Amino acid sequence: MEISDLRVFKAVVEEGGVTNAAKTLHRVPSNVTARIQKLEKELGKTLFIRDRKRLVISSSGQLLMEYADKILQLADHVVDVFNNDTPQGTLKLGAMEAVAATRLADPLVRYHRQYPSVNVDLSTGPSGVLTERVIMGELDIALVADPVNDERLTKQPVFNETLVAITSLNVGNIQTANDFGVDPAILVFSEHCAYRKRLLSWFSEANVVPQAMEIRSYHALMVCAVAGMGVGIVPESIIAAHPTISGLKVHSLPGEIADSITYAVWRKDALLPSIDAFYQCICG
Amino acid sequence: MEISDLRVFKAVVEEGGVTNAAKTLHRVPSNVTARIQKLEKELGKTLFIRDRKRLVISSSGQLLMEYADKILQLADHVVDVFNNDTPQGTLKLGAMEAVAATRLADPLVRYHRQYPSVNVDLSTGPSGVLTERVIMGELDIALVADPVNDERLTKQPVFNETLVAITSLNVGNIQTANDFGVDPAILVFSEHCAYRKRLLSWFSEANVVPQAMEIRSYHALMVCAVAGMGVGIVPESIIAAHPTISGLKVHSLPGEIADSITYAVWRKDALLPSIDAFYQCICG
DNA sequence: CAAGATGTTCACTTTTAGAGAATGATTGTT
DNA sequence: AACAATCATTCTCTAAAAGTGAACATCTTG
Repeated sequence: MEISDLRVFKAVVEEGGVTNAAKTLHRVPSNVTARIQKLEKELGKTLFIRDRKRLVISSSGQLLMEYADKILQLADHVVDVFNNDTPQGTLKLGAMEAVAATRLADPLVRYHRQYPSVNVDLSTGPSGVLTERVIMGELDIALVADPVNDERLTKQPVFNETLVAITSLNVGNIQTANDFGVDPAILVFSEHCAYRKRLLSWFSEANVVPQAMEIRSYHALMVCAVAGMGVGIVPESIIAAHPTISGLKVHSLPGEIADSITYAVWRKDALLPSIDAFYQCICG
Repeated sequence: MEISDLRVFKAVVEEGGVTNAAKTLHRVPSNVTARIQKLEKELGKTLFIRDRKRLVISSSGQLLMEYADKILQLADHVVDVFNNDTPQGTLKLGAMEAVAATRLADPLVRYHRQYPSVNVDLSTGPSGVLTERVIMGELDIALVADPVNDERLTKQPVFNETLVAITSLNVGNIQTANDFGVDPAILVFSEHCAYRKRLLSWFSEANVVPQAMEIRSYHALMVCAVAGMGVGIVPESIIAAHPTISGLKVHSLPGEIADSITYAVWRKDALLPSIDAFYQCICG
C-alpha cells in the first residue's frame, strides 16, 4: 500500500468511478482499475461493489477511506511544511551562559510573538561545545564567542561585548596582569569558557600562571569577587543585569582582551525557515 | 513521497546509518542511499548531515520524522484492521419498524457490550427498501420480512413472528376475510410494508378490496384499532410490548398469513467482521 | 435500437526499484 | 605507522512495476 495507491482510491471514491478518476489523475482508466485491484488483493477485501458496471464504495472501502484521508492529509501537510517558508517545528538554540542571561530575553519574546508555532529548545554551554553541536546537527543555531573557522558554518556577528575584570573594592587599579599580585586566583565560569581563554592569554603574556576556580553561575561569580576570592572576567552587560551586588570593583581591560564579539553560527546547509527567522529577530 | 520511502527513511534514522538500515530492510545499501536522495530531492531539503561518511539526522529530517511516524502508524493500523477479524468501524444496520421496536434492544445491548469499538448506525424502513439498500452497499445487514431472492444476498432466518389482526372489542370473531363486514378499512404501517401485502392477499382471496390507512407508528396503529377505525395487522410481539393499551381485540389469522419469518440479509461479498459478529449476536 | 458510457482485459512500452561490484574516505587495530 | 574493516556513495545492469492504448462486454440513454 503506497500513498499513490490511496490517491487513486480516493479519486475513484470522490469522482464516483474509474473513468472520471482517471481524468482527474491524468491517467488511463485501465491503470486506475489495476491499482484498485492491487489494493483489494493486498487488503483482502473488496473495496467497491460492482453493481452492473458501476462502482459503489463498500463498507470495507469506507473503512479504508477513513485512514486514507488522514494519511493523505498528513502527506500533503509535509510538502506544505517543506515548501512553505513559514517557520515551524522546534528550533534548537544554543547560547553561552552570559548571552542567555543578559541578551536573549528580548529577542526570544519577539520571536515567539512573531512565530508562535515554533517551539524553542534552549541549551546553554561553553562556546566550543555549542559550536561542535551545531556542526553535528544537534543544534540549529548557537550564539557563541570566538567561534572556530569551519567551512560548514555560517558565522555572523550579533553582539559586541566589553569584558571587564571584577574584584573586591580593596584591590588597587589594574593596568597589567602583574597588578593582581603574586599567585592570583581567577574566577571563571567553566573550563571551556571563551572569556577564560582571553584572561589566561593576558596572564601568560606577563608570565603569570593563575589558579583557576570554576563557578557555575555569574551571580555566584560576582559574589565571590566581592568576597575577595579572586579576579573574575565577565561581560559588562552581566554587571548591568545584577545591580543589586555592591562592593564590586570593575577594571577595564586592554582592548584586545576586552572587545569580544558574539556570533551567531549555523550550518550552511541548514535551511530551516525557523533558523533564518531567528537570526533576523536577533539582529533587528 | 511514498510510504515505502518513509519506511526506508525511518530505518536509516533508527538504525543510525545506511548499512544497518539496509540490513533490517533486507535491501542493498546503494538502494537505501538512492531512496534517501530521492526523498531529499523531492522535498528540497537535506535530511541528513554528512559528517565524514557518517549520517546524522538534520533538523529537516527530524521534522519529516514526526510526520513519517504518524503516517506509518496509520498505514500499519490499516492492515491490522483489515487482517484482524476484530469487529470495528461502523455497522450500518437496517431493520423493519416492528423488529426495531420489539426484538432489537437485547441483541444491540449484547453487541455493544461485546464489541464496544463498533459504532452501530440503525435505519428503519420497509423490507423492500432495506433489502435494496443492502444490495447497493448502503447498509451492511438488514432484518426484513419476506425478502426477495437475490443471488448477491445471503439470507438467514432469525425470528419467527406470528401476525395477528387487531380490532376494537365490538368486532365479532374473525374466521375469514369476509368477517370484517362490507367496505372494511385496514390500518397499515406503510405502503411498502411486508405485512400489509399479506393482509391484502388475504382480502383479495375473498374478493374484498379494503381501504388502506397508513399510520407511521405501531402505538398509534393500535390506538386507531381500539378506536374502531379499522383492522390492523401486527406481529404478536408488538402487542406484548404495549401492555398498556386495553380494549384491543386480537384475532388469530390462518397460518399461511400469520406465520412470518424475519430474515437477516447481507451481501455475500460483504465480509466485515462486524457483520458476522452481529449475525452471531442476533441468533444466540 | 443505435449511440455513448463504463469498467475490465490484454499486449506492449516506459519508468522505477533493486542488485552487485567498485571506489574513496574514515575508523579501529595491531 | 601500516593494514584491515567499515561506511556511504556511484555506476552499470537486471527485474519489477506502473502506465498506455486498443479491444471488449455490459449497461444507460435518447
